[in-house]
Amino acid sequence: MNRSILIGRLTKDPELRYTPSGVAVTQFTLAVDRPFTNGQGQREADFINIVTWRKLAETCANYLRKGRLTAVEGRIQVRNYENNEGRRVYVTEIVADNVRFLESANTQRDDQHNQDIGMPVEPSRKPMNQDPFSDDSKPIDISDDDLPF
Amino acid sequence: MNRSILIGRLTKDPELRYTPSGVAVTQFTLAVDRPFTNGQGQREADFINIVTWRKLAETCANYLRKGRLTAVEGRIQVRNYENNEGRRVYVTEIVADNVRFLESANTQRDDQHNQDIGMPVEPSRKPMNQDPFSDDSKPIDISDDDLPF
Amino acid sequence: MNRSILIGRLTKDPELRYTPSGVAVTQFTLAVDRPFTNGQGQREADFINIVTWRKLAETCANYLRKGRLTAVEGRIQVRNYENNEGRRVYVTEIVADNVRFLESANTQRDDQHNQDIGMPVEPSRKPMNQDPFSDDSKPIDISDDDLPF
Amino acid sequence: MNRSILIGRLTKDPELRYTPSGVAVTQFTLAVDRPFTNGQGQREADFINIVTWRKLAETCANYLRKGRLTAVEGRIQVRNYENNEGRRVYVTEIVADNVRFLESANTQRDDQHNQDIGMPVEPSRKPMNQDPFSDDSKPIDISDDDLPF
DNA sequence: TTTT
DNA sequence: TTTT
Repeated sequence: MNRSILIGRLTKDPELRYTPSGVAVTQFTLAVDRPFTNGQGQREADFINIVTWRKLAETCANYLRKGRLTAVEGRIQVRNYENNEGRRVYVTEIVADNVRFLESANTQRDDQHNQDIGMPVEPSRKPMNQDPFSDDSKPIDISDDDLPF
Repeated sequence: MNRSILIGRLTKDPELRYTPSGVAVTQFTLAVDRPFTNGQGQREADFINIVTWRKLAETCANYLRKGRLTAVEGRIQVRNYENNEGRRVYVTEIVADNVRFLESANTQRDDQHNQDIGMPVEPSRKPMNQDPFSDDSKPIDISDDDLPF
Repeated sequence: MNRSILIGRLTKDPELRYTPSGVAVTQFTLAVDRPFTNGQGQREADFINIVTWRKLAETCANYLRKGRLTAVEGRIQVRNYENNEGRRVYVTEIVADNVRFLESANTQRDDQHNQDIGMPVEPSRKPMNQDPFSDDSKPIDISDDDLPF
Repeated sequence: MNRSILIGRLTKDPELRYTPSGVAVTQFTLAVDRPFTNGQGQREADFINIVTWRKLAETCANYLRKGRLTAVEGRIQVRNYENNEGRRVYVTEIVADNVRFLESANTQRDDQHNQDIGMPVEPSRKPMNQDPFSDDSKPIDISDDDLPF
């Protein structure tokens, strides 16, 4: 048994990529408010990485945007890999199998803003790194072994 | 909303420590079987870090042991800190507020074995590192700021 | 372990009542969409009863209204009582300890409409029946034995 | 979103039936301990109905027995039907899609006992009533409309 | 109608 | 007795 349910807001637009064999993967991070305030009376958040696969990946890439309130359901996964300095890095993420969009496009300032400044509202597409959440932009495609099913 | 429920087995005996102000903290890792087998037909596991505080921490330290099947309920937390090389390290863990022992002591081979070889069944107690899950054994006590409530 | 998480819409305004000893109780029903369509291609819903107590009860009564999208977390409870015909009736409900309002007042047509036609947006208050979800309006106050903690 | 996770013990052996079109359905009830004691210092339980379908139904019927500690994951469903007196009856149940057996056969007194007295450990099979949890033994097979997917 |  |  391994089940997590989160409600939070996307910290960026989602990123859609494809494995070498053509399977869609979308990743994003949710900012999930903590249920209490810290010593300085401020509410902090946990930044939790989400991965979705296949059809759900494409739906997420099409409908989710930075700032949107979103509910996510899935299992916790802990991957590890060796980074470019030979160190083992651990990545924890939620492999989601159910995502609910709690804010539709027309209630969103962000998309409004994107339209205003003429930016495309398409999801960004770039090659996938070994660590899908890192930004060290060494474009190594993940293998299909990362597929959860 | 931030809720996770896991069932798995402890990878080691739990570790009970105390913050400078005397609050009990217990940490352990659960091996949670994945719901599918990998390319080689083997079932892998996710190793998920658990933290408990106060009275629950003491109960866990008293009753849980390596290998025990255990159910855990809590919230996902992502902490980060700078390690001794000046790098930012991210730690994901479950802050549990509900733990259910699914195997009592007398159904456990491990404790049996421990008694057989005269090992104490006491929880280990050692000073807490900055990263409670690292093993780099630089004994820096965590601050009370890490308290979840 | 007994944990449920639901996202749905209130079928009516919530109802706030008080036990004889003065503890606040709020009840409402969530319409939760099923994840599939039925034989006629329509999406049905499950109508799930929710109870909250004390401070959370008052917050729910103050902020929730009919139609609002709401996330609820709690435990399933099955009560039973004898009805006025001497039959045992079973009531299943979620005793919530965490409620998240996913739509604030100013995104809601209903409250807008209520203000427009001069309706008060106060929660309704009426005496509590033996079965809090029945409408047979025999005003028997529940006992404090129903308190979940 | 509609997710529930429960840990409890079967109140009886599970019952395996088949819809007219031959789909397997297994039902059982879990006694789930409440997290607190009542006024008389006793711990009560909620008795929660579980339904499983298809392959999972057959696995449950094969491996679960009265008294076994079991974890169940699924969605809450509220069905209603008219009983033989023309009254509308509401049934709440968990439609499980994941079941974990927390006690295997050889740790169980019951099966031991069953073997000792020569009882078969086969699941009981009887025709399914309109209300699968009632015992009013009017053998009306449920329709395939009750299939969750 | 309930389990340990 | 049900919501969008």
